[in-house]
Amino acid sequence: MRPTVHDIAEAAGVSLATVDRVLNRRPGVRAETRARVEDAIGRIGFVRDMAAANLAKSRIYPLVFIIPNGDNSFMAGLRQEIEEAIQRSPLERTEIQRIDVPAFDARALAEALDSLLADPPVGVAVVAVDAPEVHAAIGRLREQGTVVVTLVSDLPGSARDHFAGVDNIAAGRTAGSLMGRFLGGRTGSVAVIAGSMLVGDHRDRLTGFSERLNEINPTLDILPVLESQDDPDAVYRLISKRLAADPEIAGIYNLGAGNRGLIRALTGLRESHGRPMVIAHELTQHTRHALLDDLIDAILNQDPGHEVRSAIRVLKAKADGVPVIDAQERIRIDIFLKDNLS
Amino acid sequence: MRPTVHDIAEAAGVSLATVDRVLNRRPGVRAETRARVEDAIGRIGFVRDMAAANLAKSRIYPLVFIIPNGDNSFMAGLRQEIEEAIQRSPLERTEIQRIDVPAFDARALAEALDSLLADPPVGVAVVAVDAPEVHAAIGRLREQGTVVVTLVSDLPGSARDHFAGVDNIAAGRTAGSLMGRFLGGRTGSVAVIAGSMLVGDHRDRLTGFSERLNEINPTLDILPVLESQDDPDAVYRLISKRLAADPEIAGIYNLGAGNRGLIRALTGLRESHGRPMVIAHELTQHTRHALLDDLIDAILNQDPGHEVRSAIRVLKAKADGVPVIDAQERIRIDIFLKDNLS
DNA sequence: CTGTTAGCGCGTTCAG
DNA sequence: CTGAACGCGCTAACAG
Repeated sequence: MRPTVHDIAEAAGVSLATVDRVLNRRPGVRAETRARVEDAIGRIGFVRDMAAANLAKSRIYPLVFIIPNGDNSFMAGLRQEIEEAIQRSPLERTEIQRIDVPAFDARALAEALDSLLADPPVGVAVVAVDAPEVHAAIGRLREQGTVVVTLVSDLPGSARDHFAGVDNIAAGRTAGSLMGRFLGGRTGSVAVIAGSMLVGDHRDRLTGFSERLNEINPTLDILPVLESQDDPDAVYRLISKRLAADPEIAGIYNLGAGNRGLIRALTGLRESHGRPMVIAHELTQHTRHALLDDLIDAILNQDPGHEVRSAIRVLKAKADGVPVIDAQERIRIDIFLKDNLS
Repeated sequence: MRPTVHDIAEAAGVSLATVDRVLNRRPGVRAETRARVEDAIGRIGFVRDMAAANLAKSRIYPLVFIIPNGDNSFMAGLRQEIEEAIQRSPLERTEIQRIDVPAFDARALAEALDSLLADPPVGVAVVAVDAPEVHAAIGRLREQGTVVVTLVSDLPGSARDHFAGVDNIAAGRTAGSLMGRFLGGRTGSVAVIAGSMLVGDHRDRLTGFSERLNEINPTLDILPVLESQDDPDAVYRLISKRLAADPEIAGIYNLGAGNRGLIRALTGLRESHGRPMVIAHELTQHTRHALLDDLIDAILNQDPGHEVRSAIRVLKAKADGVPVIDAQERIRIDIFLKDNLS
């Protein structure tokens, strides 16, 4: 049997209450007594049973997820995963609230964060927008003890405790690598379409993509990036126009959302000449079908289920000051071909 | 607050002990009383707090991992992950024993499984070898209540409760897909090397690879498969010989272990002519370096850490009869290029 | 067949 | 500043 609070009490010659005060860093213990207890804890290798502690406290972890309310499939998937976590809440001692805010709106996001200050939850997971007011709002939450995890979109340099998402420069490089290799020695031009160059993720992906594609095949001509605001219809319009202007286009990389528009544009194309090499992000029902139908060649993915579960584990662990298993919380850049659709 | 056993007792007009007997399907309750209690449970939507139950029972889950003692890097990694799980045991209420058996030895494996019958653990995770005696031994364990999970290598049709590993046909197809696309329209021959065609995993990978490569580029000539017994030296010899016989070889697929030998053979080659396209399995320190050094083009991987943690979660859940999160327990076929090395 | 009671490991009053 | 006693949700003797 592993040591319990009783063993500590005995070893240190104090009562259970004193041990508890030391364990929970509460006042009311003489420095000398505290030292004796801490020594005993270290000596007998005590690790507190969090399950028992939570039972005694009837503790539940109030958590909040703040995500953009856009209707693209990826965010819908993320929302779905949060809902499933809410279903599991009773068994995991969590109480999860989901707050939807307008997409790409730093002001609204900062306000949502500040609204939590009145009754601060234990932890907050937030799809960040890179702006000073968001930085500041996160700082305020942290200052009064709330754990903050950025989700999908990071805010480097802010006070957040952890990021549950992928390295988007690496994701871009991976896309560039696949594009370069799939195109072999071919020459021609490659179209790139993003949601908005104002978003850090998208900038990072473009950077990585351009760098890597240039390394592999410098003769390929990367066209100026198109911006869709992640709107499927805009993607459709922009890509169709591009294709009409240059029917010999060798590759298309959609580093943002709105893949439905891309797929629509490609479907029209199929009948006529051969289609370009196509790489996009996020495995959804649409992109899954497009892979199977040979309309898209590769999908880079971040698993939203993993991201949500990881965020919850990390928020709870940081709140309790216990370590996490790093490897388990690393969100991978998944590459899907039609052959390894999980 | 969610309902507790007390609420059930009150609602059904019985005592706590009776509720407990019903919950744990123990005898000593009249059918009529049992029905009343079960009705109450359903009516008030009771879900038992496993943490509290385990606390009361002082329950620990005795688990056993049986793995082959080969010294290839993948198995070493798996072993490492098991050791780390053993470190975490006290916090997870598990007590994990690791048993190493000779690789590819069905007799030894069956004996190891049978040795557990004397004092059966709650759950067993085993890297299976496809043989009738292993089937039978697993059946015996299951019959007296032990949960069995196959790990890495499955045993379809056996009594195992769950498989923690990847679909190796899909893995082979993925390798074929990458090889075909990376080689573009090139012609030539592709060498394939396996550990042993007696192992189900390796047969599956070969099947998938051949099928898919043929679909994509039927002009490529897939050479007869070489067998290395997963021994790096054998891999080195066989591949070197193949390369000497045909210096114009277009691609190499190692679907087994022993990548160190492959890498050595490729290193020698580098100085002379360009090297073939190379795809192999399992991300280890060696293959990681080879990717970074541009000696290998792609690595297909199954995450041993994920497999071990998943096996433990599933064993505990099945032992308690509680559901698992399917998506969380699905082991993905990871594709690694030098760009997305996690 | 059913109920009473103590206790798992820990946290929290409330006295001393 | 310290300790005794009770309770969290559940299980397990032991009575009846």
